[in-house]
Parts: sequence; C-alpha cells; structure tokens
Amino acid sequence: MFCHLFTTEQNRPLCQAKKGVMKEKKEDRRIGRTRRLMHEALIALIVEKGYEAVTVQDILDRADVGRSTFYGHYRDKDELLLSSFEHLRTLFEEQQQALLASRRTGVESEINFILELFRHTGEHHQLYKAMAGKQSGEMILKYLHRYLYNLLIVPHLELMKLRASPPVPIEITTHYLVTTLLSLVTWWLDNQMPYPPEKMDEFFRRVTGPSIEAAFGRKVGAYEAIADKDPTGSVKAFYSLFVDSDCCPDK
Amino acid sequence: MFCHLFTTEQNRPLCQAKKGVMKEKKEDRRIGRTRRLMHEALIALIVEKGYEAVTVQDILDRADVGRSTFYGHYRDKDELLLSSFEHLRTLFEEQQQALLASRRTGVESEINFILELFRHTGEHHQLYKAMAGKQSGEMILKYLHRYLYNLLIVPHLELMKLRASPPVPIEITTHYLVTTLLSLVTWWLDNQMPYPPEKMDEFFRRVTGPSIEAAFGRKVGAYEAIADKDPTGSVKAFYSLFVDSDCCPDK
DNA sequence: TCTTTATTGAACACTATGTTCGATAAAATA
DNA sequence: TATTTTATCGAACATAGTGTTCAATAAAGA
Repeated sequence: MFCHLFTTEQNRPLCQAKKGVMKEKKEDRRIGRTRRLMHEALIALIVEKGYEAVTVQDILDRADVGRSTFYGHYRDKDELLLSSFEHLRTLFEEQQQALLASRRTGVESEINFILELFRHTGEHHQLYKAMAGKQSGEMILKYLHRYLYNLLIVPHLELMKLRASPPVPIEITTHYLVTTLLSLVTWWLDNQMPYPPEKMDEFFRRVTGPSIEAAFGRKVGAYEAIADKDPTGSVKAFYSLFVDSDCCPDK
Repeated sequence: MFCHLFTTEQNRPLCQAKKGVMKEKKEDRRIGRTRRLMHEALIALIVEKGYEAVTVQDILDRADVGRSTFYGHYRDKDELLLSSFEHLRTLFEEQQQALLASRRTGVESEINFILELFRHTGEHHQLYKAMAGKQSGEMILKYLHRYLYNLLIVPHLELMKLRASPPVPIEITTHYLVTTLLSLVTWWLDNQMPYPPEKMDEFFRRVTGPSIEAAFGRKVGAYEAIADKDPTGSVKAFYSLFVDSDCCPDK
C-alpha cells in the first residue's frame, strides 16, 4: 500500500549525514523496510482506534518490530507521525511540481491550489484520514492551520494596503478561511468522500466567495488571484514550515 | 474566583440520590470545598500547560487534595473536566433564563443567541479559555460541535423542504456554520478578546450571512429566524446533550 | 568471503494512574 | 455539648506504558 512512501527517509539517529560524511549512499534496505512497517502500522492503528489511544507497543506488535528498534529510529510516537506527514507532503509537492511542469507546456499555466489539495486528499485518503480525520491527534491539524494562515495573511495584508479598515479584521477573515478549508477537508474525509474533488472545490468557493467580499468590504475577484498566486512558491511553502523547528508548537 | 461554581455539584460516587433515598439534604461542605479546589486547580493548570500535559498529580498538588479523595469524586481527569464544563453550562442556562424572564416584560422578546454566547464567553473567559481555547483538549470542542450541528440541522432540513437541491448540501453548510462559530469563539479567546462581544457577533453575521444565501441558493433572511428560533428550547437544548451518554464519543 | 550494521529480546528503571484501608478530623445530628 | 457520621488523608501496593542498555545474531553491503 505505502511501499514507495518511506524508502528514502532521513532520520536523526541513523542518518549518516550527521556523521559529517555526506556519502551518496543507498540506504540499507532493512532501514527502509522497518520504517515502512512502522508507518503502515501507525496509519492503520490511527484509523482503527484513534491516535491518542495508540500505544508504542501497539505499533510494535502490528509492525512486528522490536522496541529498541523503534527508539533507534524515532524519538517517540509523535515523531513517527510527523515523519509520516512529511512524506505525505513530499508526495503532494512532487505531484504539484509534475503538474506545473506539464502545465508550462500548455496554454493554461495556473494551478487551482484548493482543487489540487482536494484531489490529492482523495487519492491518498487513508493517509489523510489518519493525519487529519476525526481519529487523528491535534498536532497535524494545528500545523496545517498555522501554515495556511501564515501563507494567506501576507497577501491579505497587501490587499488591504489601499483600505484603512475592512468591516472584518483580516486576521479574523484569514483565520476563518483556513478554518473553513480544513473543516471541509476533514468533513469530506470523515464522511467517506461523497462528492468528487471538483465538487468540494466548488462548495468551498461558493461558501467563501461571498464571505470574502463581505469581510473585505469590496468586490474581491482578486481572491481567486490570492489563492492561486505564485503556485510554485505556494506549493513549496505549503508544507515546508511544518517540520521546521521554528514553526512547531511544543518543540 | 469560582467560589459559587461548584458548591451544589452532584457526582456519582458520593451522590446520595443514588442510594435510592432522595433527601433534600444540604451537601456536606467539605465535599463542595474539595471539589471547588480541584476544579480551580484544573482550570488554572490547563491555561498554564495545556490539558493534555496536566497530570492528576499536578491537580492534587495544586488543590492540596489527596489522591484517594480525587478518585472518590471523579473517575479520572476527563470526568473532572466534564464536570467543570457542566457547571459552565449551568451558568449559561441560568443567565439565559434570567434574560428571557426580563425580556418577557419588555417590548422585545427575542434573544440573540450568538451574541449571548459571546457575552457569556467574555464574562467567563478564563473558564472558556480552559474549555475551548488552544490549551484545551479536544473533548469539549467536539461535544460543542456535535451539539450545535444537531441543533441546526433540523431547522435547516425543514427550510429545504421546499427546494430539491441546494447549491451546497445542507450537511456541509451546517458543518461550516458550526465550525465558523466555534472558530470565532476560540480565536477571540486565544487573542485576548480584542473586540467586544457585539463586534464579534457582527463579524460572525457579516461572514456567514452571504454564505448562507449562496449555500442555500435563495434569499435567506430566515437565517436570523433559524438562529433565534425558540430561544427557550434552544438554550436548554444547547448543552443538555453533552453529558448524556447517548451523544458523547468514547463513553 | 569478510565486515559492518540493523535488529532482537531480556532486563531494568521510571512515571503516572488507580486501588485499598485504617486513622483522624471535620461536619452533621441528636 | 456530646455523639455519630462521613470526608479526607497518606502509606502501600499493583498495573500499564514509556524509554534505555547491551550482548547476540542475522541481514546487508563491500
């Protein structure tokens, strides 16, 4: 199922780059296999019993891996989850890059970020369900929220340079937008995705479009431009702050 | 600070009603005092270090209460939290009843439920911060979400009886509304309440008003009626399902 | 084939939760 | 005020889960 996900993962205790010798060495296959087993076990267990209820022993039993092996790879359960998330991110970024590359050869060079997010979610729904569904812990959703907020607040501030005071403060509007997007994604996952990604994208736009105009107090077709602006930068930035030490809570 | 909050609390292990003898007996003052100490300790500790990080021992140390005493009153930390929440609920309901009673003597008999919620939140912001702020656990917010959703979905369905298919499915619209309300409340709490309750109410309406119309595909001034409809029933029902066994997750 | 390294499980330590029980002080009652 | 009831205490204990160390062994790489 996730065979390609974790093969090239880097990790602190076993990372050779940390020894000052940067060798383009292929990773020992036992490492890749062990990590993959642990990741798969975690994802399955989250969906079954909820992240908080999963114990390290549960993971070990499911993955058929020893305790000291687990701690040889990961600091704790949270780090394993973060690692899974990072690979989901890599998947998404790679897909966006490929999409962008193919788009450059065509007439339309824009990417609909929201639609792509829903599409990716649909394709990897089990993973997303474990990460962001109702059985997940709060950690990933908090990351996502913070990230998206930081992504959107800067262009919102620029948009407001020409206006002294919108009817609704832009911090609130931005918070609202991020919350709405994430809540639609989680709703979709938790309800077995009853609509196609294109429909979800449409629902999001229908609901938030008028709100943006009301909140900013002006006719904002520019919202489309904001959401889709600089897709290359957006895609890369989308996840890149999550596992950086600066952005993460309780680190 | 919270001296009046927990004095009359009922609880399973020590509740005399459970013995089949329903006596209008005043509660032993030691019970009230002990519970108050524990509740106050919990609230303070949540705000300081976050709900998940608070241990039972932390609570005992802060409250200066013995371990077996704690377990004589509450099954575990979650039950103590639920108990705190129930008293917050009682506070809210009593305030709404008083408000309703005073309103009946005046010209205007309607209550703005959303505004009252923001007002109550502001008056008891430390409590709400512990219950629903960023340091809280998920439990209460999940309860609140489920409840509000159930409160709104029925009138939404009735409103839709005359229309075959809205542009946005009403489950999604309802989910969106509840999410938006709760996210505004938590935003407000987590940002030290920079605006008065009336302003927050206005922001909520500005943002969601146009969305409702777009989502339902019709001119819905009736949303005002939906939100404020049957205030007595609404207020009582608002919290009453939270601690009932039928509605709660993982019980 | 030889060397390196990932993995294993046993044993252990620690933390936190949850329980039992007799002693005592506080509260309620007569 | 005296007596009875009961809430509370802390010691002692058990359990579950986390995290560490280390020698042996098998798997992977050179």
